[in-house]
Amino acid sequence: MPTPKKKKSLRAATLADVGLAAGVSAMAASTVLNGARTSSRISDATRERIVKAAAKLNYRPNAAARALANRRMNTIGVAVVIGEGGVNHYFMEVFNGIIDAATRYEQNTTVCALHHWTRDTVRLRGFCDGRIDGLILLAPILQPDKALLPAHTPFVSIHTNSQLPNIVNVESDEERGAWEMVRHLVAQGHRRIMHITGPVELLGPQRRIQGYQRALASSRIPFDPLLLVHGSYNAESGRDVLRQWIKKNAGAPLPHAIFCFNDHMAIGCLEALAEVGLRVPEDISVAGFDDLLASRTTVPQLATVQQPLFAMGGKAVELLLARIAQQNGEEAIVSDKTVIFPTKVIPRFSVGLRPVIERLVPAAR
Amino acid sequence: MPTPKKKKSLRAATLADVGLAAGVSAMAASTVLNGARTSSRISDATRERIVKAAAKLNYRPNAAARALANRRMNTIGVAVVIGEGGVNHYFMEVFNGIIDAATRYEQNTTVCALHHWTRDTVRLRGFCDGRIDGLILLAPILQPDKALLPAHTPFVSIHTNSQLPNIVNVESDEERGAWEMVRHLVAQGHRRIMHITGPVELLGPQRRIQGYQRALASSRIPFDPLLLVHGSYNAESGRDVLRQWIKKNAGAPLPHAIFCFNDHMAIGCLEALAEVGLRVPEDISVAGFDDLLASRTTVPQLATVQQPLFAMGGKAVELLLARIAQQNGEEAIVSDKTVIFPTKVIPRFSVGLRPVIERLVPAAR
DNA sequence: CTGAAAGCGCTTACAG
DNA sequence: CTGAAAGCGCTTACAG
Repeated sequence: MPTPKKKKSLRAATLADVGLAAGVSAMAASTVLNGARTSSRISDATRERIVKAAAKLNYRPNAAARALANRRMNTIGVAVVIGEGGVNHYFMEVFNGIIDAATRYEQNTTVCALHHWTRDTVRLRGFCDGRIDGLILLAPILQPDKALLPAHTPFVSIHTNSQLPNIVNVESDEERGAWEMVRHLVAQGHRRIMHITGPVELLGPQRRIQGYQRALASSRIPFDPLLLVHGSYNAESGRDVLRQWIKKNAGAPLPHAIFCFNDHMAIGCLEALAEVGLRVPEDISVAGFDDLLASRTTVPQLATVQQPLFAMGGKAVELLLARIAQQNGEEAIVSDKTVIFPTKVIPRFSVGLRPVIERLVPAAR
Repeated sequence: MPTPKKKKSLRAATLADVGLAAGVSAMAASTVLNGARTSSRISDATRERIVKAAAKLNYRPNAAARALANRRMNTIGVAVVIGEGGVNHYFMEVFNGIIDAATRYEQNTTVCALHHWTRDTVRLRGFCDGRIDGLILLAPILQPDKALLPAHTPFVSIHTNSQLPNIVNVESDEERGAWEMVRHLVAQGHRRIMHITGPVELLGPQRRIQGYQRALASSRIPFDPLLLVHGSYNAESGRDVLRQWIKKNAGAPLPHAIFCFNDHMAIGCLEALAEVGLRVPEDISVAGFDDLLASRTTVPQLATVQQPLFAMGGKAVELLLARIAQQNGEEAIVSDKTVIFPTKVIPRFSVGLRPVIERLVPAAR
């Protein structure tokens, strides 16, 4: 059983404690230590006494009390859907950018992990209870009719799936990225270019398909529906979808190149191609999208389209802080518009020149 | 300029508002809505009136006020060192486990990003100001003499680098993992086994070296210092270190297998080997450690030693919550010991049988 | 069993 | 310029 004295020492020092030790009021201590009411002047001697007392008592302001008085937590939430045991590298890169920027602005970052956007709204709203000042929604599925968040909760989205009015969204120019990659493939001589797409109900896949088709058109290559293959989003899907396509099309002319919805699917394609003895890029070229770390760890390394995910996370923080400031009545330059980051083709060895000799789709082994 | 009325609507409803609307005291509302003092009984009619009023006003308890009254934030911090632009997959997998468990226990997770363990102590201590109830330190470098955290801040470490007394650490059996992997390589016929190690001032590399050497000894393979190569921890290091070794040892007998400190370095080795035309696993086998997602996305997939990072993150949360409960005077079963998780060899195609024909280290191209 | 009051640790508007 | 007081929104010990 702890003695009363011991118990006392378990309590962190408060402003009152510091004031007592320095022979001043808690308010004076607040003025000096937490920078409240900077205009007022406390004599240097007193100030020093207060600072010393605080140091000795190891004083640090209580965040909860401050938040309650200030109506400000200095914490931003990041809402994200996490799959089963789901490591998501896309999330990680954006998240790093968010943490980096938040730290720079002296904001905390806290994660609001969801399993499903529309099913977990209650949970999400539960976060908007004063513990965060605003929210970054990562790749949310927003619905026009119903709000995801309580009114008056400032938020910014990244890669939203719905073009709702009056929301600030950070995204990248996916259509152009896809366009440039396909143009890059064409420049290497490829003409029979397959596109394996992702979930077509989402905006991202749609835009990448558009870029793909626009590039074909501008290269005067007719669009061949047989070369637009539907998958989901992960490596297994890329592998399985290509496997099936190969099985079904044995003997047909082999595509010169495959452009995938993302890096994971492209990696799955590498596997499926290796299985039937096709060499990348000697027999066929492969390209992805996202420029995740994984794209640099394949052999050969994967050509891809880079989105500046780190920078996008940082930008979202800045936009959100402006929105929060605006809501608090502070002057702030607030954007109401979507911010679009450029994408960039990263050439790597998985894309080579078009083979001199045309090949046929091999029979599955 | 907003009218007073409009301004009012910006304020979230409080218990007092709910009480007013339902014709009861704020306290009664607290009892019903936030479950305080469950023993007391409020008539069903009143209860229903309160619940309805709360729903209508969209009431949700203010987290800061609650934290202040309860001395409890229901938030755990995760302190981690983040490199420059640093995507760290190891962190991500542990972090997922932490979020998952924290969510299950209705705790928030907030990230305390540092750049350097010993240099950023002020920053780290700044987090211990009531905004978190306790801290998980991820791979910290603790020093015996000086405490990293303020006294009375409960914490748990994962993969700490220092065997300090009286701290709870979650780790995996790295020595045995390395031992088993080398035994696995020996079982495939390999005898000339290179080990590329990480920063040897850290505990992890030391333990993996020990496991490597113990396995050699138990297989009656003499330890060859030339085959213990020093690197740092990332893919570039693995690639560069092996490149140099190859250049320096052209014409010498090629190792049968390379066992790397971690997956990233092994991936770098795949790259260096591909550069000089060596095939994996036909010419040489390669193994990593960690079983990150990246190990499954290489071609060929990387044999590795799995640490249950997701589970380890979850365990850390449970241990930390017990410590917090204990500090609050609640009864709790609190461990003071290190928790060691088992490791497991994951065989994949990057490890094959020892080549029938011995090869020499090729000249660099 | 119930309500009024005090308190969590801070900040800010308000008298002296 | 300074201090005492009120308030942020909740909870809990304390009288009725």
